[in-house]
Amino acid sequence: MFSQRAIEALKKEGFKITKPRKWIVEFLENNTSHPSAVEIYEQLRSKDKSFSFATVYNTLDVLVKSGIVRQISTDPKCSRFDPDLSNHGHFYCNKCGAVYDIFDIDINFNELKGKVEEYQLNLFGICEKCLKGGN
Amino acid sequence: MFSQRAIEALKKEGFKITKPRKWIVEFLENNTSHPSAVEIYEQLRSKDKSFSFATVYNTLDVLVKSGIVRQISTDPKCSRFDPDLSNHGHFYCNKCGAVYDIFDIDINFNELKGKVEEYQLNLFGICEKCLKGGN
DNA sequence: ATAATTGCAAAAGCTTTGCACGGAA
DNA sequence: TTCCGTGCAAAGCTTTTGCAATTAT
Repeated sequence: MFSQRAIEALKKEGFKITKPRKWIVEFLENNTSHPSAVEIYEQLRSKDKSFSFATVYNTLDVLVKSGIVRQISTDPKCSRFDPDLSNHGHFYCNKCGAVYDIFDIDINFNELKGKVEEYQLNLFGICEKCLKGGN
Repeated sequence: MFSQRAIEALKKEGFKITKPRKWIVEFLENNTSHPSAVEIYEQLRSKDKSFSFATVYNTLDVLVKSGIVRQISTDPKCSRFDPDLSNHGHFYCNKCGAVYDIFDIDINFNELKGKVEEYQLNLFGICEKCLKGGN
């Protein structure tokens, strides 16, 4: 479902509540695989053929600006999106390309130039599933 | 100059010592701005017009495989490359797009799924220069 | 009503690929 | 000499843009 948090965040920024915005938030909030724009596009296309890439990117931009989802730069091939705003990192599997959440992280950076608005921790390696020959 | 470390790393992997490899290593080792493929291409083009993008990307791939440079995913627009393999993070300025090194970082992650080969810490915000109205 | 948002198509930017020529070992 | 690497051009992907039609408020 479309969370109350998202509705209020959109309204607070003066954005309208539209079908693409509802659908994309809903899809992301029910998904822990950090979908890319292409994956979001394909999923929504399967529900409504009149869905465009421009809308996906416009919508994601609005959702990021509203603080509803976060854009992560873990995948070297494309941007991915995460509705979990809590302090956590991401593990990218160099073999299968999956992105996993990593909690229990503790970071201290002392040398601070400029104003930090956000930080991301990306781990790269081979995931459990691939190590076991699953993929 | 072309460091001894780089020559030995290339030879160890069975790669040949060629002009593009020398030039790109030299450029990166004398540069702390984390150049992108395009910036590397432009710099080398100014020395030799018969330089191609394919060579830049092939070369960077070889250099990463040889452990001479590191590919970083800090810039949302493109990959950047860093000859400093030490444990440090990067700050991306959302206004001017510059990438700065951040040392003195302390990271502890407890929950480890899979085999971690590398990690990257990316900070996003507004850099000192932009805060002061420099850019 | 009216201003924001969508959908389409085209384009822009980064990166990869295939293949003939040239150069390092 | 032999094979790896380069250079070129073309193509592939992700993402952006311009504009007319549509929709939320």
